[in-house]
This record gives sequence, C-alpha cells and structure tokens, in this order.
Amino acid sequence: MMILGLVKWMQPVHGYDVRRELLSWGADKWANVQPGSIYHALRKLAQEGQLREVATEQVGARPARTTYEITPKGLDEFETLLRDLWWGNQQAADPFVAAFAFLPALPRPEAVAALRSRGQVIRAGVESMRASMESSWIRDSKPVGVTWMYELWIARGEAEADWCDRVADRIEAGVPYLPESLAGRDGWTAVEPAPEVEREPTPTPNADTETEAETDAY
Amino acid sequence: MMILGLVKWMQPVHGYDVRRELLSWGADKWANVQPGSIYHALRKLAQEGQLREVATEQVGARPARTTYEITPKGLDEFETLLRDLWWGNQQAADPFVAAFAFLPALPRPEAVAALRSRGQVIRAGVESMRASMESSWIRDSKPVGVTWMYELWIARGEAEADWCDRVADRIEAGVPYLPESLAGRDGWTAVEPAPEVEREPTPTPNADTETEAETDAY
DNA sequence: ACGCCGATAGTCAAACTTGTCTAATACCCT
DNA sequence: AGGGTATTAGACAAGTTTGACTATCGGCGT
Repeated sequence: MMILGLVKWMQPVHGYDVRRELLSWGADKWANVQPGSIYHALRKLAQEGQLREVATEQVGARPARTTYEITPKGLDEFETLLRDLWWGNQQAADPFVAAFAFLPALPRPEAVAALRSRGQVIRAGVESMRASMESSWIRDSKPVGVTWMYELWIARGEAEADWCDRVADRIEAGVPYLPESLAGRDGWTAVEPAPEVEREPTPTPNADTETEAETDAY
Repeated sequence: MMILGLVKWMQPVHGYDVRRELLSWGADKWANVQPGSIYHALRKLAQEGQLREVATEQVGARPARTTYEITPKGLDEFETLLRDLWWGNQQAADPFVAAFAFLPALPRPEAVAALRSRGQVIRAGVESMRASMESSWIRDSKPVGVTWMYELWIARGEAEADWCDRVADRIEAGVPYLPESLAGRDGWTAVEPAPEVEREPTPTPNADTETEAETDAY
C-alpha cells in the first residue's frame, strides 16, 4: 500500500495530489499503481477505516475533491506493510524472463540480435540514470533515497546487460538448447524465421522529470 | 501470455497440465500467472480463436477436462507477443523498490538491519541457485535456457546484495536523508521504533521448491 | 478392509487494475 | 479579446487476477 504511505507523508491530501506525486516519482512504472487505481484505493482504504475523510471542497463547478488523512489504524497497517516489504524477500515478476523461457521458439539469429539490442538499451538507460543522478536537480531537491534507488537500478542494469552479451555469445556459438538426453524431443520448433522488418530498440517513452536526455529507455 | 506458448509446446493439453508445468517452472513467482488464472485465460483465448477446443473427456465422476490446441491465429499472436517481449524493454514492478521509497519512514537502525538481512537472504538464494545449477538433474534433464535463467538471477542477485550492503553502510554512517535545501521539512517522521520482536531472515529461499511470498496490496 | 491424505480438475465470486471519459477552469499566444 | 490547449478532479465500466472451495479417485499404512 504505497498509497497509505503517501497519504501519511502528504497529509491531508486529495486524490489528485497523490496521483501527481506518484507520477512525479515515476511510480506508475515500478509500483503497480496507475492513476486510475488511486481513487478506488482511497475509497476502499477509507471504508476500511485506515483513512479518514477530512473535507470535501468544491471549487466552481469542477468535480468536488475529497481530502483524506490517515487514522491510527491506517498508520498501524502501513507500519506492518512497510516492514513486510522491507524484510520479506519476494521475487518480482519479470516479463522478459517469462519470454526468455521460450528461447528455443525463436530463431537463433533473432535471439542473438534481440539480446544484443537489449544489452545496449539497458546500457543506455544506465548511462542516462547515471547522468541524472549527477544532475544537481536531483542531488539537492530530492531525498537521498532517490539517488540510492538509481544506484540499485544501475547495478541491476549493468549485471543484466553483461548477462545479455554473455548469453548472446553462447547462442551465437551454437550451444545446443537441449541436453542430449532429450535431443530427439521437439515441439520446440522455432517460429517463422523473422518478420523481415528489422527491429530497432522500441523507443520507450521515458523521462518523467526533466533531464530529458532523449537517450530513452529505462 | 505465457499460456499460449505453453499450449504450443505441450499440445494438446488440458488446464491442469498447464498448471502443473507452470508450477514446476516456478512460473507463478516470476510470471504473473497464478493457477487460478489459467482456466480463465484458456477460455478467453479459445473464445478469441487463438486456441481450439479439441476434446472433453471425463474420467469417472471427476470434473471433465477439456484439452486445447493452438490455432494458426494463436501461433501468430504468440509470435508477435514473444517478439514484443524479447525486443521491448519494460521495467518490472518491484515491491521492494516501492517500499524503499519510504526509507525515511523507518528508524535508521531497523533500515540497516533490514538491508543487511536482505543482502544475506539474497546471497543465500544465489548460493542455492548456483548449487542447483551445477546439479546434474538440472544439467541434463532441462533445456539449457533454464541454466541461463539461473545465471541471470544470480547476476542480479549479486548486484543487489552488494547494493544492500553499500546502502546499509551509508545509513549506518548517518548520511542525512534530505539535502540541506529541504532540511526543515518533515512529515517523514519515522514510524514507531520497532516491534521488539526480532525478525529473522525469512527462511532461505530454495531454488526449485516453494518460496513464500506475501502479497502486497497497493 | 478402512480411513486418511494427496493428487486430480476445475469453478466461482470477490477483489483489484486499468484505460477511457467528463467537464469545467486556467493559461498562453497572437 | 478570442481560441486553443493543458490542468484539475474524479467517475466508471470492463477486464484480470486471485484465493478459496468442490468433489472424486487412487494408494498406503495399519
């Protein structure tokens, strides 16, 4: 419950504020919270007694906005939730890994190309993060934790980019996909060769905050 | 949709088979596919014409089971889906990062302890993965891709564990959370000191068997 | 021979997410 | 002043995921 935490820290807030803060953190990318979910979450939390409605003002004929603040019960819940996340160790779901599981379904040259491209994209992302980490804007207008988070992403990114290259090399070298014991087995026939259009690293829209280096990619 | 791929490779299958295969891959952890979703997915895919119902047998008085196989349309869809995932680069949502964002809400000593513990847990996981990678069972009864996936996890894990230690050191050293420019600002008051119950590193995650993960809500 | 346990196969309602829509106001540029 | 765009707040329906639940069959220990 990110949202609980945000309310705690921005008290009292209305949904729109929460939404903006989340987006400014880029949290829609790394937490599973899209703007659309916020209001529902707020209402549900309020109804569970973890938040309390504090006021409902209306400006002109615009939608009325309701401000919330956290209740002791909510604080409590936040605390345990936070601790669970800090102490617990859960493996995040990664769509790429899922796709990688189907490695043999892709023609070798394409797999190699994809991995190489991925490696590059990741490295570019790492670079751009490193840059914005050093930018003074981040450095002295955001809590240090933000920088540290960047460091984590960078570390992960580097590890992953290296892995991409390593694996690409192996695939290129023709390492067989199956151990001999299963050699005959197929069903793992590759998908049609390739869609002739050569792919370029999909231009991922990025850049929340400034530092708009169009060096794309996360 | 992983499931399409699985059906392609195990054709013809019924839901339960898919479920078992997924669980045997541990895919409920790293893909977002819980057993409960499978049947819904199958029906939806069938209804969209990407799968075709092939038979419905019934053994005794047990629930009837329906077997599916993939259609050309499904193959097509799978192909593009697969390529999107291989080429696209999307940042996976990570609950820990979300929690880390609330760093200042935790008393320093606890944050340090939690990070250290996390580092250890991750290292232990890495070790156990390394072990099962070397085990002959994996080596010659599973596709090589599996080993490579382990390598990825190991690389990531090592990067992350190091990061944990680094950050723990800094927090311990008392590095301030906010830049001076924001020094006065609070609202980031830490949560109650600590629930005196000492936490222990969650039981070391074992690579090929179950690992508990707790649900987070928003 | 009998009861218990785990595997088999799948259903279902509830919870959660998400993208899209509305509709008024503020801002900007010429 | 006028017209276009962006911002402000939030509602909503549709789609997905999930955990909990059924009910049967096959073995295994005793």
